[in-house]
Amino acid sequence: MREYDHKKIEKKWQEIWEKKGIYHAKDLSSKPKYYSLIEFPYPSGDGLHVGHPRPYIGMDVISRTRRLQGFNVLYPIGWDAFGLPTENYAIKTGLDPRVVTKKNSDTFRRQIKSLGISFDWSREINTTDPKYYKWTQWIFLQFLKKGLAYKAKMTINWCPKDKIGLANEEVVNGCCERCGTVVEQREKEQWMLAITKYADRLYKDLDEVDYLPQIKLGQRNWIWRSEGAEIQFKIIHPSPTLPQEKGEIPGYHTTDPKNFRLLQEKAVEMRENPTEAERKLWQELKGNKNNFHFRQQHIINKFIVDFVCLSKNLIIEIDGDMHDLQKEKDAERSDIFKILGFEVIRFRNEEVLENIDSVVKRIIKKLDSLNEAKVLPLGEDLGGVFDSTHPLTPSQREGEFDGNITVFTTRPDTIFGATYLVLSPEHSLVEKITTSEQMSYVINYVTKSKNKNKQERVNLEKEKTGVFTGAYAINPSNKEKIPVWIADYVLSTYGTRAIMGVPAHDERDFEFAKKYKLPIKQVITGADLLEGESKDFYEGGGVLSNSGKFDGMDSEKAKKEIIKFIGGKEKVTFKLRDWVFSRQRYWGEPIPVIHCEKCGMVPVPEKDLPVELPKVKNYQPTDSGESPLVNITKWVNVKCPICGGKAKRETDTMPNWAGSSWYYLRYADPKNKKEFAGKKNLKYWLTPPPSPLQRKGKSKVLPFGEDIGGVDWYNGGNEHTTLHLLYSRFWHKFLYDLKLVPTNEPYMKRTSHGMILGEGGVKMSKSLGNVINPDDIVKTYGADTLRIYEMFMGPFDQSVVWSTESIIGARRFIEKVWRIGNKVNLPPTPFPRKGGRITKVLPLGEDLGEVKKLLHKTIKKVSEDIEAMRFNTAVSTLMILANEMDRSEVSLADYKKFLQLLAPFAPHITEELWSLITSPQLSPKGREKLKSPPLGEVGGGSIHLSTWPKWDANLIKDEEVKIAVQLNGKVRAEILAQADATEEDIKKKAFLNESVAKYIAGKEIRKVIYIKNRLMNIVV
RNA sequence: GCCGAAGUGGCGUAAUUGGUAAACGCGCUGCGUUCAGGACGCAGUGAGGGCAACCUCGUAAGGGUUCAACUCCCUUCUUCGGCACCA
Repeated sequence: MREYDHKKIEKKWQEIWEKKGIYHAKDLSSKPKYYSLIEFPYPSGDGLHVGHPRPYIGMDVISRTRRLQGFNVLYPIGWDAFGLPTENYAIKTGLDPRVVTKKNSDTFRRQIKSLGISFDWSREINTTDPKYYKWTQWIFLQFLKKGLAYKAKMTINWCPKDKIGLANEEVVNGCCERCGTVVEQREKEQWMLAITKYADRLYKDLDEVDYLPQIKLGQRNWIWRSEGAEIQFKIIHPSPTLPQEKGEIPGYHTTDPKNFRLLQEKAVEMRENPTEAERKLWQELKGNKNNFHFRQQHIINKFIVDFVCLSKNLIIEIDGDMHDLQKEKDAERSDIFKILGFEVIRFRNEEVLENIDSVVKRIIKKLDSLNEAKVLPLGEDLGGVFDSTHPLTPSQREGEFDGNITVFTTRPDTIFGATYLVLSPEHSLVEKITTSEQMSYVINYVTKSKNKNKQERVNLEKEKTGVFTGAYAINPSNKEKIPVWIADYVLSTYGTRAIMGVPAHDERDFEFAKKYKLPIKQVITGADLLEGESKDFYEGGGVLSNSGKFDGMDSEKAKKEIIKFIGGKEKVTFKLRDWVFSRQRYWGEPIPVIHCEKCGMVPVPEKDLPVELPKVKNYQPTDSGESPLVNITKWVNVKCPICGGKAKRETDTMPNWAGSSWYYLRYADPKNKKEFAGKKNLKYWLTPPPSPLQRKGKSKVLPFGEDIGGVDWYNGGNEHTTLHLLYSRFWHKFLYDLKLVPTNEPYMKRTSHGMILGEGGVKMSKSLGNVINPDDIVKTYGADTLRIYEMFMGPFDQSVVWSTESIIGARRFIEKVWRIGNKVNLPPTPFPRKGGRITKVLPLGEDLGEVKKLLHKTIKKVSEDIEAMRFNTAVSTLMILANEMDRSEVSLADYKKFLQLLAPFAPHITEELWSLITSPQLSPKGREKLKSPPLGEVGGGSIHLSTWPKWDANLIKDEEVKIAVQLNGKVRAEILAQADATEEDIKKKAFLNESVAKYIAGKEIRKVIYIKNRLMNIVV
């Protein structure tokens, strides 16, 4: 009796497979191709835990099955190795991230290889390999060429702990996705990728692909496409009014004309009667004494400040008894100065009187540290304050002020019910339209809103707030005069940052209108409202009323008509924003751009790629938020590729989404030195081959660049279904437009797997100490057992809690398979089992029928289950068959088919048994002596290169079936009958049945329901 | 708040899509084999009642549709995901 020694068997076959390269995909083979893909792992320092391999095993089952079905399968792997954990580790230890990455991926590789996954290791890639990121940089240059990569000053989400800028999508509830620190806003020059240019296609083409519904939903939610209209509202009280007589007011004034006139007199008076301290300081500051020009008692907004240097926007204030009134409003005053871009230094009277030298020194020092400020021309002194922090792309800006405010709405049909307008506090026209009476309230409100963090602002529990601007607009539908408000419930990142308030038909507007007592006007009567039902606000469609000539029209139809009537513009708006593509970090792909003093920004010539990441001593990001690369002067200082003059390299690097946005393309041609991947290979691997298993029956070979297709099946984690997928779809479509890839979409089919959780149903993590290392499991139970268990433990797409206790079941199953092998392998004579029992021996041929039947049912069920990723029930079906084979006599041919069904799940033991039973000319002993036993069947090959068994439909049919007999829906008996027996036959049999007879005795039979081959229900 | 998925033995879960609820596995109980052990074998294992054949109840709770409901509909509760003022 041969013992099952998993260690020996698994090691042996892994070596043989590798040596023979049986899992290598063949480029341009005449066989139909199949491309199955998993998300390539990030090789972390913790090594693999048992959760990692679940998707690899799942797709391995798919890939192995496809090979047996005759496909040339590409199932590749690589390392997504740029990223923060490695960089943080480098910062902590001072080790080169390259060394750390190598070490980590070596561990991952060893661990993954020990599981017998059929990856094509000859195509292994690594995003941190210059040979790889050369092409990441190359693709970036194509974006740059087409104007889709650009630099913009942006308010970015800044994580003070990780010291990097975060993309919007990396901010979760106002906190950094990875470390949980509250995110700050900072203004920075950033590289951007114009993903918004592809928003519509990214949205619409989802119809073409086979993704799980929730994945499509995630994509759609992120892009958020709204069809609506842009409508202009005329403002009838634009402010400030320009002064009537030019020249009356000096050009350096810093308030609107109305305030200027009011305050001018007072300022003159104050200038004439300074305090002692003011007089003393003015002696030091006046007349460009320190190369800076100061003004005294100057009007700014609605305040008079003591001294101001307008070229540096610095205000000097001396606190004395003079300004009691203003002192009370200090907070408001400072806020307003801040928003206007002024810095304020305050001194006490005594300081000036007693130590004037130190006061002057401090002022000069401050002045030196400040940048030159632009003296604003008349009438524009308050404008544009918010523009620099504008998060929208230029095309989405509100435009120059021409007396109109543009709003975006999806409900133009409700415009007759618009009773006010609301601007977001960030709207660039806020100051232009605000009347001077309201100016200080508005600035106050805007300042407060800006100081709220995103979370506070989005907090829905809180009451909406707002402030009236003093201005009015004309509703273009009915020419009514409606007030214009500012409120931070209007988002600064969507639409035109201005909305029309329709309280009767929008819940948010309703809330706001109620609070500020704004009129509520019903213009739609709901068609789906029940008779007599009324709601304070109604958001559905219906019939228009109070809408002039549109009264009685259906709201859907009215939308277009009204847009025409009021001169609006149909418009599709997206939530999706352009992608912030720079990181001020070391461990990423350098952005291949050079800044020349003369020529400006110059792309690195393609022949100079890759721009290799230089080695540095210190990986710490700088506090100023610049990349550690800025300090590597040798690397930074280069000659301009155009003029040869002095130039500097870009020091920003790419985010870690970059390398993973196109890696699946590289697998098609991983060693190509001339292109990111050759067109022939891409076409072979990405477009559907003419094969029977093809989807949608599209078998025609289409010319390059016109194909549907992509990776056949891509499985990955739920956490990546939105962003990674969106980004790589964007890159792919861009490359498609350049005719560099043959298909419009990168992935034809996308599924996701559930996580394996540690004890207590929580994520496995080092800090919780609940990590299970697959090495230990493989050592004790074997890779096959681990694989079977991971497939068996629960539905593949659901999270499951790991239980080492339960693995034993999978191991027992594997051993049972082994035991049956021993039985089958020998001539049909009584064979002593371990434990002394004797296998039931049947005359050859007899009873084999039952096993055969079950086998064919199993072939069908397992084949179907694998396609639907129901691996758990596939395994349980195999267990049922094994139990039956263990009990009965089994023919060699049937056992072989069973092994083939099991092979995708347990590749080692099946290969071993396959090799043992299929070379009968060699005794087991003889085989063992061979260093490298012959692969597979006599004259054949490995079980993994054999042919997937087919089921015989005739054998699946049962000749005799059990039929349940119910009385009034309760099962009272079970009868055996010929399959396909008529209802009459069954009825006769049922009525003869003892217990049935008992129940129907003396009762009237009202109805008999018969479900063929299943049950009969007798109603009495 | 909105949307989605789910809730079944002590545990992981299954159920031909409206047709015998609990397959398969873990655990547990008994017996067997063994000097012993269990990663062995056999049998049992939803709850309650009965010596038994059998009977009653049972898929989060309640109600409904149906000859028949884990499955469909309504209400409520719980859990987990996603979105979260996107006009």
